[in-house]
Amino acid sequence: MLAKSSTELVRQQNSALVLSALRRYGRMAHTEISDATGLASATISAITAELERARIIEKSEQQAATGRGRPRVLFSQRRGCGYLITVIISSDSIQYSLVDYAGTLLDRFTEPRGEGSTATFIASISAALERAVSRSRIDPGSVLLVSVSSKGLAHPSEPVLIWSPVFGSQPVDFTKALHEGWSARVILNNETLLVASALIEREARKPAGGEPVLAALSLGHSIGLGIGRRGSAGTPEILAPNFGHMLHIPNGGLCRCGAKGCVEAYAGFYAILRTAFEVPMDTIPAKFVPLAEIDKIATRARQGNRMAQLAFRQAGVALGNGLSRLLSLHGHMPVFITGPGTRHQDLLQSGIEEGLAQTQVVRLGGMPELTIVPDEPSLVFEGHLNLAFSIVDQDIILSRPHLQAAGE
Amino acid sequence: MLAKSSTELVRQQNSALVLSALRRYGRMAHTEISDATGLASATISAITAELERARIIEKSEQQAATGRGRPRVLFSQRRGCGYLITVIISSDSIQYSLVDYAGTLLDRFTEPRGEGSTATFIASISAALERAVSRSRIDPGSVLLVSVSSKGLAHPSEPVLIWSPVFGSQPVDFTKALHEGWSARVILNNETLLVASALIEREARKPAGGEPVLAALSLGHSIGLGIGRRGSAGTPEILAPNFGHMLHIPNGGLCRCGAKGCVEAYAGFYAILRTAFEVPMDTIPAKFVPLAEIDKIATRARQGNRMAQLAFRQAGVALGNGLSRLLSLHGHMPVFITGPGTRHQDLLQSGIEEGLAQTQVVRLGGMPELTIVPDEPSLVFEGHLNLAFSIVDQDIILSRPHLQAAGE
DNA sequence: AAGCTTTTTCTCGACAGTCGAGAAATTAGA
DNA sequence: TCTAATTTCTCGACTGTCGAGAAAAAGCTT
Repeated sequence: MLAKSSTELVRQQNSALVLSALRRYGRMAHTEISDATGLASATISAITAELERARIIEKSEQQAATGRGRPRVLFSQRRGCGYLITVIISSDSIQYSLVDYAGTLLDRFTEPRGEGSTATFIASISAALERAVSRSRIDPGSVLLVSVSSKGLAHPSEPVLIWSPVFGSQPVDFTKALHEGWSARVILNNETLLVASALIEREARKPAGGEPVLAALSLGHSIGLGIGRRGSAGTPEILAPNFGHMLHIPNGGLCRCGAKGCVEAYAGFYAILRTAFEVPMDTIPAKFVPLAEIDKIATRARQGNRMAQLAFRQAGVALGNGLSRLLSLHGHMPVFITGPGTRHQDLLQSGIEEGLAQTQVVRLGGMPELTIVPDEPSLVFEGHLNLAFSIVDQDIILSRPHLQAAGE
Repeated sequence: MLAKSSTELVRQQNSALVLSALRRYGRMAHTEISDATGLASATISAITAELERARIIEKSEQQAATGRGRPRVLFSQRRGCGYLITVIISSDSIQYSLVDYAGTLLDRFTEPRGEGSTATFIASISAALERAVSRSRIDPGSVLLVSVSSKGLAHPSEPVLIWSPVFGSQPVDFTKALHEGWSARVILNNETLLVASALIEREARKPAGGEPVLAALSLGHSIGLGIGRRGSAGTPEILAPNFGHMLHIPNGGLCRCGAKGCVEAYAGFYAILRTAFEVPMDTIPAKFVPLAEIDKIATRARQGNRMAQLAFRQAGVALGNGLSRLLSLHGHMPVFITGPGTRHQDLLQSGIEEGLAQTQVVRLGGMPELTIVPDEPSLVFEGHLNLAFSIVDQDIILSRPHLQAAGE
């Protein structure tokens, strides 16, 4: 059934629009907001007045002197309105970042990721979150959202890790990472989903409009994939399919997940290692392969070593076949490749292209555009901010059913 | 960027909501519409009055005597408001149906599908459309939409067939099927997409809410797949990925599409025939296999013939592997199997399950629910009506920017 | 047959929101 | 000091939804 609409919803939608414009362009004047959103000047007055009363945005101090005329008043998010903590979990460490409502980074620290059960893992995160707020003397109650990312499979709605490289199918529930006094919501997303989110936003900022749909492929110890799409309603739609553990070859090489023949079991770092050293394909793969090890194999491959070359070629074909299946099931789209594996793109490229070439979608639609974007960490952080702030802004607007005209 | 909203859009949205309720439940009273939509009674008065003035809906003659109280006035679509023609293209024939705005079937006829170029094909459709309106003495200008379905790959926005079993990658443009005097829009959708649309609507009508996401798999000479999803906004989102020509086995059996190793090259009727008769896998497959031929092979398989059994098993595994990839890339969802191939589900079942079982998604989420829905033609027609009327209703509302209070 | 009850439809005024036009504010330059 | 330019603010018109209650129209009761 469709949803009903009302005049109040109109205001909500348009308030969200104003906040999102402020996110995208940062610090805007009345008229700029009007131009960017398409709303009438009078409407901007009403909305900004309301948001200002609610102490969500504020008139910024420094106003650019823009020649003659009445000086423009710039609006921006009120920093103290709330805070956001991003938690980026990687295989060997965890990075914490504290960000204020205006999007500026206040604090950042990285901790090694300890061994142990999921309970001790959650406890260490919990402690780090406490540390983050106390170091910056912030009231835990003013943390609006904790945004967590990890490799692996996240529950579609709850912040629960359903499968991860480290804990396997043992679920990890991040709601438990918050002590009392924390009213924040917790969200969990796959790391490559955030990359896709960042890329789709970058594309959206391009003047020409940019690609409205794309895939992000992350190459590393594990293989991640995110799909981003700019929906008709304007809200980007982002998902992280289980690409790395999609079936590549029936009854193929043993994968870390326990299944056989996953893409990752051919294209992940451990798979490259396994093939290069001619270890049997049913061997339980290494928990963690140092990047230097892969670099060594790559060097050998570039020097002409056959098994090393085969290892990368096999990885490339697995990725190419997988991408061809992606295009078959999600339609044609450009692919952005990121992650540490991109350093060896020269060794993977031909395999990827070969793996893609055979299928009907590629024969009809042509080879998809492949773009290398090496700096994955910035993409991940950018994705965190995009997604987190869109949720925070939405929450703030919804939680304030009537920002009444409460006089001074 | 998000979209801006306005009070006028609110009315549009709510008018659409009223029309869609009328579609779903047919012939409703004022209070019923109010209950179904959640809109206030006064709003229903305003909207129905407007739609009635615009001659889109009308108060129906027969009003059910419902005991005491003021008798209810039932609203329904005004039949003469416009017409819809559905064109269902199958491998050997084309079925035309003429439907009025209230959804009642006025005329239906089927024509054999001739040989020849795309031009003569379009010409024959064009002639049949003329015949449909003239037979029922309808002004071609009052045909609002021609909804065409076919197997194969449709262009995402234009009514152009990009690839089809019969014409291959020779594009077929259905806009050319309309003579002058026709102002109708033409839409083209993959046949199994319509099946998915019908199923998602059936699920939506279930009181408990039903599955919000599902896949429809059509087994026949070719393999079709549609995915239906009830989006958060209420509008169902339906897509038809290129499942049949997704890569199953690299460098595998030759497919009708010219590529090698497609799912269809293992699970389509011609593939079953090819394997059962031990024809080499690189043989150009038969253009058309009579259903009776497949039934014969099935009988032999049930009698114990090894090659016949293998043929069905191989088809099952191809489908199972393909579905496992579908679940990997689109998330877990129930699968509804339809089409003529469902008669031999007993021979396919174990292969499908085997093909599904290996992957991580299935190991984590369990075997997806497989439901057999034999009657494909009704599903296709139902899907046509759902999709076509939602477009027609939308068009009608948008084309009437101000249904002004024009007095009598 | 008149009056009562019940149920539905219709109408009115209050309220929320957007928009265009023009007034008010404020600065740079003549 | 005055004027032009530019931005912000304010007002009234318009569109929309909603709740309450009036009006309508039937069956039931006496």
